[in-house]
Amino acid sequence: MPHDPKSCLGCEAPDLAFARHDHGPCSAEALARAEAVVVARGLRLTPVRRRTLEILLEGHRAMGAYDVLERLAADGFGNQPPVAYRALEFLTNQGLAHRIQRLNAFAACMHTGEVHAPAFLICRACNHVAEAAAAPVAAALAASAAETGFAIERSTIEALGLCPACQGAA
Amino acid sequence: MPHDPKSCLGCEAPDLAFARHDHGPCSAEALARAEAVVVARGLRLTPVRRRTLEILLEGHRAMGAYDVLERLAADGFGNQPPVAYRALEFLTNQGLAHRIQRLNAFAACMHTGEVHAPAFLICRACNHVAEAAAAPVAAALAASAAETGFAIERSTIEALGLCPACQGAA
DNA sequence: CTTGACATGTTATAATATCACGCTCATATC
DNA sequence: GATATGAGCGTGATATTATAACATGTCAAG
Repeated sequence: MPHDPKSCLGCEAPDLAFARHDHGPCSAEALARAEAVVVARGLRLTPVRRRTLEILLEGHRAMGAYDVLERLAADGFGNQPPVAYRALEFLTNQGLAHRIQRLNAFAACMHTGEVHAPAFLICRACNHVAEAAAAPVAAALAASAAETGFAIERSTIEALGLCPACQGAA
Repeated sequence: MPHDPKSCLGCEAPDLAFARHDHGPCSAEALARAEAVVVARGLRLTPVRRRTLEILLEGHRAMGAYDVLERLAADGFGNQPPVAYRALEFLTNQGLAHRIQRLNAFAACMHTGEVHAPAFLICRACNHVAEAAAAPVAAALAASAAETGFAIERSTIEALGLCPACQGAA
């Protein structure tokens, strides 16, 4: 697929998050890692699951379940919602994709294999999403929770604002 | 209304977040503050809006829009979704209530008037929600975002885990 | 070659959210 | 007082997101 720099999740480096770059390698690497991770866990990256991940990687942005479903259906897979939701659930459970609550959407994980607490930066102007490093954020949250005796298992950290490009435009 | 300690959002002090306490005063104060805030902005806390806030305060927990709607309808207000959604949107815009993305639900704000970046601690066992102080968390997030040049306007910080009571039960 | 576990497909429906229109009522203006 | 104005509300219709329930297919272990 053609690379749309505006829709790029920011493959690895934080400073590339919203910057123009060639993200072809990101997709290829992510797929290879996904395969490895899944197999290592004794699970299967079936055709639907693999294709779903590819679709998320190609778009390189957050996609709704029904958008994914449309693509899957076009590729000859089932065209009913559970097909997409099941594949997406599998991927998110395995940490190969993330759910963006604010958008009711899903995005391929750009740091598969590494332990990470993802934080998402969502541009309200161009609607694109970057996955930022959030270890310090998660730590601060854990500390805050500890004051109440609350034990965190998973955290959702999402920010809405303007990406560099859209700040310039405004 | 009777005070259900298990469903308490934790009115003010962090250490009361999941602890048994009398939250009657919380509701009364929150309503009074809401009135003041809204009037100060030249806006109106109309009957539906006021009642919506009361409902959120009474439940003292996250409620779905349709739960709120049911209550409103029972009180003689309209019984179509926009009635609830509009009131909830107003309240969230004014910072009088928050939306919990993970639950597709709404909760009255416990810190009306104070500037605050809310973080929500959601117990996956008893489903109750506490609003924790998140200033350090928001700061860490802002720092992380700054690396990419992203300008944060609003952030969503939510954690799923076990509250103290449910940790004991398990 | 049968069993059992998992994955997929399909039908149906639930849950959440928004659009569009018209009415009312308070206020501002003449 | 008459009348324009606009915010707020009620309603019907519909869009969007998500899950339940069950049938069918696949494949490896025994």
